[in-house]
Amino acid sequence: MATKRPGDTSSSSGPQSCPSTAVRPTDTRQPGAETQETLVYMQCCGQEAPNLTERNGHRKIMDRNHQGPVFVPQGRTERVWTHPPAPQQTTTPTIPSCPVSAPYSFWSPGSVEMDEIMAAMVLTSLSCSSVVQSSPQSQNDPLPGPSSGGGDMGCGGGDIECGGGELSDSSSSGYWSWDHGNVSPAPSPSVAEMDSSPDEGLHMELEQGGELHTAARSKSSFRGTYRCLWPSCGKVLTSSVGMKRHVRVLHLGSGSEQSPREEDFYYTKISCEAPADPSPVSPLPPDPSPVSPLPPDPSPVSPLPPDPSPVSPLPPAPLPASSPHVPWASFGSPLSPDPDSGLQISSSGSGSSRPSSGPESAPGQHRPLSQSAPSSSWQIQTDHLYQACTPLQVTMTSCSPAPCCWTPPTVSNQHSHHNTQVVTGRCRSVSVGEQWLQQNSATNRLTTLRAASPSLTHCSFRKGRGEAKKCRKVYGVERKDQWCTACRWKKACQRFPD
DNA sequence: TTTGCCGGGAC
DNA sequence: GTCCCGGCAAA
Repeated sequence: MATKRPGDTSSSSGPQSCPSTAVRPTDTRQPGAETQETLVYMQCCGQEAPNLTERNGHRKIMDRNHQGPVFVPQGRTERVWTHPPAPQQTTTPTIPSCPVSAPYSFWSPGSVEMDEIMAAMVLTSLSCSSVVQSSPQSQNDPLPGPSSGGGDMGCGGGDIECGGGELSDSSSSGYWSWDHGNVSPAPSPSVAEMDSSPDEGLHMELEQGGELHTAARSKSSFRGTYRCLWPSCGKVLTSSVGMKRHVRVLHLGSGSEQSPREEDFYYTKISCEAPADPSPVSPLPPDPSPVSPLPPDPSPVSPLPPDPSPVSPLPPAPLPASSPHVPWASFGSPLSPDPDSGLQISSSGSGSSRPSSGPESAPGQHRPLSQSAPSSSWQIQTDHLYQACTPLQVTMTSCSPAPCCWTPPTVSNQHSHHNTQVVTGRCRSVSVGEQWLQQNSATNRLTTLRAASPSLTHCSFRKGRGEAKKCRKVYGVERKDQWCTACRWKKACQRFPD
C-alpha cells in the first residue's frame, strides 16, 4: 500500500505532521478531538525525534488515557499492517485523518496497533462517556455474550468497557479482541475488523467533524439503538457509527463517500429505555406516510414508523404532524420496538449484532420493524381511546383472560377488552362533562392518528354491545338533549366512537 | 327487549 | 346539509 511517509509533508500531513511545522490548526474541534490531535502529534514526534521511541510515545499516550500501560505486542508481523485503510491514503490536505494514518506503515506493527486501538478507545470513550456517568449499571450489563469481552481490558476505565458495548455492532468483539489476539494471534479476522472499524470510524469522525460528535453525544445521552430504514433490512445496531457504516457499506455502497451524510437518512434512532414490549407481535400498521426518501417498502408488513427522534437526521420528506409523540415517535418512549428487547438486534445480515437479550429475538427481518409500534399503542391506550380501530394496540395491560365473546380477527379483541376496562372505570367516576372533554380529546387524537395512518381508517367493525359507551348509555334517554347529534339521529355515535 | 346504527326519506 | 325514523343485528 502506498502509504504516505511521515516525512512527506507535502500534502496531507500539512502543519500537523511534524512538530517543527506543527502549527496548531485553528482548533474548532470539540473536546474529544483534542485527544486525537495529541495522538497524532505524538506520532509525528516519534518520527521526527528519534529520541522518543515510538513505544515511549505510545506508552505515554496510554498512560495518559488509561489507568495502566497496555502491553504492546511486538511480535506482530509486518504484513498485518501493510493494509492501511483506503481513505487514509488520500492526500486530501483538508482531511486531518491522514496524518494519523500516515505513519502507520512506517512504524512497528505493535505501535501502530496501539495507535489504532488508542484511536478507537478515544473515540469510544468520547462517545459514551456520558453514558457511563449517567447509567453506570450499563457497564455491568450482563450481556449473555459468549465472551465476557469488553470489560476485561484491564483499562479499568468505564470508557473502555462502554466502548465495547457501543461498538458491539460493528464486530466489536473482534475490535477489542486484540487483547485475545495476544493469546492466539489470529491476524486475519482481527486485522480485517480493525482495519475497517476503528479506522473507518476515525476517518468518519474526522471527516464529519462535529456532526458525528454531536450524534455520538446525543446517542450517549440516551442509550439508543439505531435501526436501518433500508427496505427489508431493519438491522438494528447500537452505535450510530456502526449503523452509518452498515448503511454505507451494505446499502449505499462505498461509493457514497461523496455524500457522507446520506447514511443519516437510512437509519433511525430507537430508544432502549422504552418499556418492554410484551407482545411478540406488533400488529401496529406502521405509518405509511413518507418517512424516508426510501422507495416504498414492498413488504406489506413492515413499514417503518417515523423516527421523530430529534437526534437522528430527518429524512427529507416531511414527517407526519402526529409524529412528535405519536407513540413510536417518542423514541425514548415505550413504543420503542425493542424496548427491552430494546437492544435487540435484528438478525438480518451480519451476525455481528449483539446477541439479543430477549428470548423473543426471533430472526426476522420484519420483526424489529414492526416492533416499533408498541409505544404508540401504549400511549393511545393510556389515553383511553374509544376507537375500535386501534390495531395499534398491543396492550400492555395485563388483561385478564376473561372470556370475550366478541372475537374479531386481530388485536381488536384485546383492544376491546381494554376498552371495556377503561371505559367502565372512567365512566363511573368522572363527571359527564369532564368525561366528555377527555373523550373529545381522545377522539381528536385519534382523528390525527387516522389521518396519519390511512390503514387505520379501514377499521369499521362494530363494537360489541355493552362494551361501548354511547350517548344513550351515558346520558340516558331522559337526557337525550345531551346526546351527540349522531346519536340523536340514530347514527353512529360521534362522541364515543368505537 | 334494548341498543347501536345503517339506510333512506323528508325538509 | 340537517333532521328524522324504519328496520336490522347483536346483546
